[in-house]
Amino acid sequence: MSKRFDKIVGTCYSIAMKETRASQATIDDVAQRAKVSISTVSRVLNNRDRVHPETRERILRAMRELRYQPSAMARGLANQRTHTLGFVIPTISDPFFMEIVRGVEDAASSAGYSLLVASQAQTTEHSRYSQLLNQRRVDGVILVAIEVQRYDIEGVLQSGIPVALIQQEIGPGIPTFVADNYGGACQVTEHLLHCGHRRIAYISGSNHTPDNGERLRGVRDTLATHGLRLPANRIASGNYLRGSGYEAMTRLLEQTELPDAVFAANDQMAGDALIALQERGLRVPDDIAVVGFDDVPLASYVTPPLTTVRQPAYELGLRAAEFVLGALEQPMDIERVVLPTHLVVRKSCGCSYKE
Amino acid sequence: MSKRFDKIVGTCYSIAMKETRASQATIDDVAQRAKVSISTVSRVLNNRDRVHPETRERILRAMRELRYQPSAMARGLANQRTHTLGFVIPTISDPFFMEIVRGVEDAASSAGYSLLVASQAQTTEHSRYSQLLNQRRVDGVILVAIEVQRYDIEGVLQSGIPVALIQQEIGPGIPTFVADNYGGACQVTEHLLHCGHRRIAYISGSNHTPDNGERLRGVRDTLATHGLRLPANRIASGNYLRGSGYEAMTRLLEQTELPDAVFAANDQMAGDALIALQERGLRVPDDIAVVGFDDVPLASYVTPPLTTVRQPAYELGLRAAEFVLGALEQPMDIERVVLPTHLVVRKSCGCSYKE
DNA sequence: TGTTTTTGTCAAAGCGCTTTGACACGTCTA
DNA sequence: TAGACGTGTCAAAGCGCTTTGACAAAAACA
Repeated sequence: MSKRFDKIVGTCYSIAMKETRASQATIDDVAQRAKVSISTVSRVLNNRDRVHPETRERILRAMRELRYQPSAMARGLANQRTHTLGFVIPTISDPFFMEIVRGVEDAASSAGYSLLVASQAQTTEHSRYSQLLNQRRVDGVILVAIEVQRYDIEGVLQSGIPVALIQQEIGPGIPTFVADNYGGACQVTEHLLHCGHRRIAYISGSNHTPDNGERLRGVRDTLATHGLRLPANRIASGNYLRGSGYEAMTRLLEQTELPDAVFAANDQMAGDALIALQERGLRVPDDIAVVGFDDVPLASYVTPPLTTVRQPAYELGLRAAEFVLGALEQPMDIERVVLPTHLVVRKSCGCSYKE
Repeated sequence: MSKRFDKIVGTCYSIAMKETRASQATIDDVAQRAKVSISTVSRVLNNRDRVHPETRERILRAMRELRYQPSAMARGLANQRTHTLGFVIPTISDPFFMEIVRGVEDAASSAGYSLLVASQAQTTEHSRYSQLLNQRRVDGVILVAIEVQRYDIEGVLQSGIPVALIQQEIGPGIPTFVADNYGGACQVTEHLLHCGHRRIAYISGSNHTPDNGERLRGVRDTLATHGLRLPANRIASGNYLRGSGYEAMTRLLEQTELPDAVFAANDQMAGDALIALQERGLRVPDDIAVVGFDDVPLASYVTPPLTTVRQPAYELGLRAAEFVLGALEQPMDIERVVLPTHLVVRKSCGCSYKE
């Protein structure tokens, strides 16, 4: 009919079409061919109840012959399950997020779920994720580093739709999966101090994100335990994105007293910093050491290779997705999972260790 | 009932719930509240036909008050449209593919479509994409660098479901969106020759991919026009993935006669090659020049920054998605779009140009 | 042998929406 | 003023599936 049919009119395929479209077989076709009612077909489809072995065999054969595949929508409508998970990220082109997606996808697809990916950038008025939920396009949703209203999420939670937050915290009562940002920052700062650096500067990520806050706190606390401070003029703000580390580094270099080490809140910005330093003829790590956070592929390709903190991105995604999938089956206690990060020592810190 | 209700039993939220769950309003609720029939509600929902302005206002108000959002599945079932596009890639963690996703997402979401992402890795028996199609989860599908059977695709095409291939060709009659791999390879090879290099080696991508074939052909042809050859021992095979360039470069360095320039089929492998060279104390570009392909972010962060060929990845995704979306509305002629690539000269080629 | 239980099947209702044909109005034409 | 339209609305059928209550037929019991 309509659209589809229009396409065919006027071409010589009209006849061939009818056969080709066999793939559109419905449960009724199967039932008819197997000479049973559709309820019986449905029963074998779902392995429910008892069906006479012979009947089952007949039905399965009919399905095969018709290449029958049940319509996901019809099924979804009937049992209110889409078998799809929503995945929302601020921007899709960040290698760190990509690792998370991989984890989520693995978990989802091995449970027979599909992934609906939305990058928040495209948001109009309503937030994208609540749209996905309200239109019942997804059974559950995973939000990565997305700023959400506590109120919204609580509403969603109470409606019984599972949600998980990754790399974003808005307090207790909400399932959260984060890396140990604080611990990682402490480790790497400690390491810098151990290498003999004293004037440590920090290139921050987006100011309002909790992970940036945690990392900053880690630096501060660690310096404090060594009787050192992180003065305001040794903090330059970036936004995690490409290029922002360059500007931040430039600003730090305008200070009268240069830092002897720079901790960038992610590898991307550390890479930028490296470029800024190189342009000014400063050697890393001899003149100034640089360390990052995340351990994305880039980190090991720059010169010198970056000492950084590895985040278990893949596992973060996997765990969050598994939680959501589990919560779909049965009520689960709210979780707050903090996965450990760990220091990856390469060349940019200027220490002599081989790990 | 069932699952959802179970979750609530035993908590003190039971009562609050009833109200909170208001978000589950259906079209009937709206109709009742606005004191009209559901068909009228449907009519304003779809801006169809004429509805008395007053009635429309009343209905819109009811929708707002109930926070009504139509169920995507019910809608889909009724008009056989999911408003979802399938996007299939071999692996999700490749920065080049990410750019393509961005393009696809932009096109899809600005047309009100969602994106179902599947990485082929998770495939079981049936190919993932045909599953998406057969279960009618998606209205159309975009396949990136996926090996597909010509027969399959033709079947799909005839059924009227739009498909587009990106960076993969299986002959005419199938909508295809590719970058000018051949042209790019010619350009960069020409450039290397221009820089004075003569013994050019090639680190190949996955052998069976058409893009690798095109690039190789570009190198060969260009060398030929200059009376040069690409002997078999100057081709080292990689697979585009991380690390494979390192091994390939290592093999090239085992030759008695070293190349004076290496063209890696993508930036990732070029980056690997850089590391291999550096480890052996060879200077780039002085001892050996290195160039890549793609122009992913990595390219500008390595030392020296890579001369490479930029692929219009974002646009590839955008165009392919727009084609599919267009074909959804009205029959479209099969397209084969080749987008131009262009040379990005940086430091690794050893020329003195500033672009 | 008659009665209960189990097994296999079916018809029908429902999931939340779209679409269509019918119909009751009011308005215009002859 | 009767008939022809145009407008706004509704009831009902249908999209492809799941689920349930009913019901024969076969198997088990007494």
